Amino acid sequence: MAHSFPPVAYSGSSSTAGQGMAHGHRSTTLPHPGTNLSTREAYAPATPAFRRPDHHHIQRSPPFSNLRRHNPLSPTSTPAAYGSLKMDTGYPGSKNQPSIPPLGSLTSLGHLSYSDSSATQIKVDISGVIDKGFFVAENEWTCYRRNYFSCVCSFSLTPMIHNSPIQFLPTGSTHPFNVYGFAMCISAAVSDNDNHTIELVQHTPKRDKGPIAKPEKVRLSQKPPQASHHPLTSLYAAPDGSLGSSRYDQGFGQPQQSSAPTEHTFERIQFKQATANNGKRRAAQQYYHLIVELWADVGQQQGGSDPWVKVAYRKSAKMIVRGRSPGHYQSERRESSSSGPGGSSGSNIGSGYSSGMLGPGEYSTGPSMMGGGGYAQHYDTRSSGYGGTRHHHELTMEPMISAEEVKAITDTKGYQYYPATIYEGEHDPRQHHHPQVELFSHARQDVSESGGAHSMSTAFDPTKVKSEMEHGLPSLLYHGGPYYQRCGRFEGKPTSNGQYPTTLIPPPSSTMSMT
DNA sequence: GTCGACACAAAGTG
DNA sequence: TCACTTTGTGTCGA
Repeated sequence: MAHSFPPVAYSGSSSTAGQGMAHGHRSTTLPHPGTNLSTREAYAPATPAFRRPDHHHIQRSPPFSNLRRHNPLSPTSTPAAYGSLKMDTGYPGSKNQPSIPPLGSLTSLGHLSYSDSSATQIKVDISGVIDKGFFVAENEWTCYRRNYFSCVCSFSLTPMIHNSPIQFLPTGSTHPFNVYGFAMCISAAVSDNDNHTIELVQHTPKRDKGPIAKPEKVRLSQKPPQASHHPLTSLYAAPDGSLGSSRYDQGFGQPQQSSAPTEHTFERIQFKQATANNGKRRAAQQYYHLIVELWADVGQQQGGSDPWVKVAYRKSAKMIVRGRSPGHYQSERRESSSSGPGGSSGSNIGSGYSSGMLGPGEYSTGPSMMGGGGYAQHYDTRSSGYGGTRHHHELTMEPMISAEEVKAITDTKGYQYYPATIYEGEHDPRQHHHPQVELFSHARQDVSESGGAHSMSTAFDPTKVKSEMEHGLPSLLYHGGPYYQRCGRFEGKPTSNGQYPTTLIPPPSSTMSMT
């Protein structure tokens, strides 16, 4: 995974790395607000009925591109994002839809504190945005095993005191560890059975022809709580002058460039396995949780070779991972109106959550849930995904959607895709240009000169990686200004409710951070 | 029913 | 306009 692609390969500027070069930008960019949808797009239906307008071939859903591909079949293409955006932004009356599976509350595995004389306790907050790939089908968060999704991770410590040593005291232990750094990683587990982990795999743009890795821990620096980022400023914020690669937040005027990036995006992630019993109504549907983990580097204090200790994590809402092609589900899709499987819309869905997670229809208002969660997202990572889209920053801790909205969502037949990214923590819109060009997102960090964030993995052969990269990896770029990103999401919604391309979100700068 | 592999098609970029 | 790239997804065989 991440490791697979050693930083080395990307050294230099993260921005350009990888294929990005050659074609790098291409998709990433977002459609401009004014973008025109192709005819097809224009009609691309969010609803099944409209799918496949004309082609013999099914259109695929483009998860990423906002405008471009829609996929009739797959939800991915549908853009519902705007709605959510509005929500977040307080758009009234909108039927906002959550674009992405929210994360549940944070589970701490110990206590962090500054080891100075004050011994100040530290509050940890993990932000995770599951970007693209997911949609709500029958009131359940769903994705296809074969489709990519990405997860933008960051964390913050409150209070944030620079240059002050930190200690971590694991729950149940009396022996605190000195913390030399932090890293984040994502994993997956079966709902209701944390011990049953599900392997995640990360691809390069070359997909089967390139190396496949597992997402690994990526060193990150804390993100300044409540830092306000102006979208535009981000353009100039990149430490390396590359307009954005991994994002380095300069909180409180303290540059962190020298250290690890403050955010990392795990891209092109897929579940290795699909959930069991998909589509069988009578059988017990299995669910997975995506887990965003924060790890502390305690050196050799544990005695072993592994310097990492898990500090905290957040689990996503439970989700279904379909193992077959969209067409298969399309045909068998049932109408799940307001209530999902088993009338899930309410309790059922959420039932699986161990940590208070809610299903698509259930959204908690707690701060930890989605911090910015409902953004307007685009689904397109590339295009909007990254940077652009995430305006979530500092959005709010408000519930992503109201019951009404949920209902609107669930009533839709078939699935709807919420391409937009959900932001969970605060993200800086500024970064629209993330130069991420790594094969695996991890690479980004590596790129940073700071050397701060390096992925720890070592599995892949760097040389291979490099070659792969040279072909371009594009991906995550924050493109275009955040503002535009919102355009384009027409797809996906069953109706136009509240989803208009036009809206631009106000600069996040004024918003608050979730942490 | 699930998964891996192969292949095709769509859409963006240069 | 074309070649290339990336990604969704249909299909087949195990």
